[in-house]
Amino acid sequence: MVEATNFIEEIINKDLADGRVKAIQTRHPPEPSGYLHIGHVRNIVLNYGIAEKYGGVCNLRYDDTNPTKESQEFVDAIQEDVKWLGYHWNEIHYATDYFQQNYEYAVKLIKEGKAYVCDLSPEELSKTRGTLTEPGVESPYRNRSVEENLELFERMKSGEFPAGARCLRAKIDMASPNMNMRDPVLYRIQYNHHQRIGDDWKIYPSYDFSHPLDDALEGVSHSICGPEFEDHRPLYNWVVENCGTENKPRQVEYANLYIKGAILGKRFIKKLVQDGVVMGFDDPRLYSLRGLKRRGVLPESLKDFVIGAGITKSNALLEPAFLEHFIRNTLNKVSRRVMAVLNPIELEITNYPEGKEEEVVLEDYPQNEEKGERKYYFSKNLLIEAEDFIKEPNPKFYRLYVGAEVRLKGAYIVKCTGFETDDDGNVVRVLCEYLPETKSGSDCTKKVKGTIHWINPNHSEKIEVRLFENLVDEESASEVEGQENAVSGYKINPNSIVVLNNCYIESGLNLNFDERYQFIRNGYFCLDKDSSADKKVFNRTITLKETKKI
RNA sequence: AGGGGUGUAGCCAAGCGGUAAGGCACCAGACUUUGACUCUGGCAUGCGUAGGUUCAAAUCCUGCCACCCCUGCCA
Repeated sequence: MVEATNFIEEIINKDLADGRVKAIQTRHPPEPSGYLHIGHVRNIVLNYGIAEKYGGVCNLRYDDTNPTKESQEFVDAIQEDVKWLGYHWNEIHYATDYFQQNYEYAVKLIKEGKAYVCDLSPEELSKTRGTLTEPGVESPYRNRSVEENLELFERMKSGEFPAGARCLRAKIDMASPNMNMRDPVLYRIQYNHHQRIGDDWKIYPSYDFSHPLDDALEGVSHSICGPEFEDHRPLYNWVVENCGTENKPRQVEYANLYIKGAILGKRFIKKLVQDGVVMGFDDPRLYSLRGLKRRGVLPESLKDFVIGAGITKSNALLEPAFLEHFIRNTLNKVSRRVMAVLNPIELEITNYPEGKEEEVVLEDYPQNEEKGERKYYFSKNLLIEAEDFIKEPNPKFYRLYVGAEVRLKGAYIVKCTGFETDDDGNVVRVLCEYLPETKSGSDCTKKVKGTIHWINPNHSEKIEVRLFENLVDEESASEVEGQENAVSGYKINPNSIVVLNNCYIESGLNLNFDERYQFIRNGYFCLDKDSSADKKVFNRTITLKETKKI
């Protein structure tokens, strides 16, 4: 017996205990109509994860029954993204694989008088469906003979009627309080070219007909889906029962997970891309999986995030800080520590010999057992971060001001003795004296509150750094400062990308795309795809957690 | 004659008749060659609300309220 960690697993355990099912099988059923985003991760983790946990399999099955919204581009992208997340499907199927079988079951329903061809137009059908509080009225075509239905359905299939002229409906109950049971459409006429099956079929099954059937045919034991399908479960069961499939899958619904301010939903992301508001589906400001990946987020964080949020039936609106926690948590363990200055000012060690260079040792991965180390070079003239110095002394500020002592990471403790400004009063150079007995690694016992990073300009490489803010939707925009431009129905922060191009990183690091870097005190970064041999571009994933920052 | 689902702290979330786990955030402190990480302590007399049953209720019952989903030939 597998220990259940959420209500879905409890249901599964019960089904196993009751002998209702012998083995667990799930399916991941995306419609190839867009790129995957963080909102899809919960469904992916659940379907692949549960199959794995119970020693079953999970198939990837594209719900490709609507060619007007789908394309091969999305089919390919979804597979890449699932792989990136680290999941493996057992087999790949397409809803279109089952079209022949779907059709045969439809004929069976017709023969049993459980489905009929309806000649009502979409508008008429909508009118006769009734409302939330009033029952619908039965179609005048509801009681056609089996022979006539069979003939008409056959003619629909062979393309004799224009799209929308007729449809196949289940004969259930026009007075049902559940709208889905008011003689739902099982098949519609559809002439659009399909990315996979071309123009072979003129009739397309609806989701409500094909999904339960495909689940049953494939051997799915538990069909895990979103909350919007809860009302469809009676219909799902109706199809399974009346088609009489041997396997009787059970649909289980969980609730959605949202992030405060996040723009989710395939069609919204698509619009931002189409309108040119963002660079593409992999824009780092998006919550698309590719955007997150380009931003430097690791898939492990995303899985931890959805598991950490829990699996429930109540919709969750999570704070971005909750996601960020898991991103940091993963990155902290694997990121290589390097020194870099994003907004440099000079630091002169006044009592250090001109021209001298001294080797220091820095750790690459302080969190790892194999820490790794590299050499770097200390000298008289260095670069430090502008924000590591303030003009006015402040006992709560642990870094540099005149009179303060800090450690230069991996090197010496220095004492600040003065500073120089330009004509506008901006600090351009900080003056310090180093304390020769305090070299890192020596048995120096002197302790200081602050440690800052530094760069030796003679051993540095110039880089470009991009700082990203997530895009937020209009509703949340009022809570975010600087929301000015209304584009695509969203208010976009004009500072959603800040490009810094006077940044310096240690040279000789052998940078690569797979590695994550922690720029000490500046957060986590990764190399962007725009990088070239002579121009290294870094994207900031997320900042370090800095409480009580002065 | 509407139906279905959900309400536990600022945000998530355990709990399934025996006296409110945990995580995020936040606050205080320790440690620190990253103000990171790590560690310690704090953080709901209260479980949408009003009644009822019970020795005992977040858990059971009844009424009410709020929010989400459903009137595509989308999924």
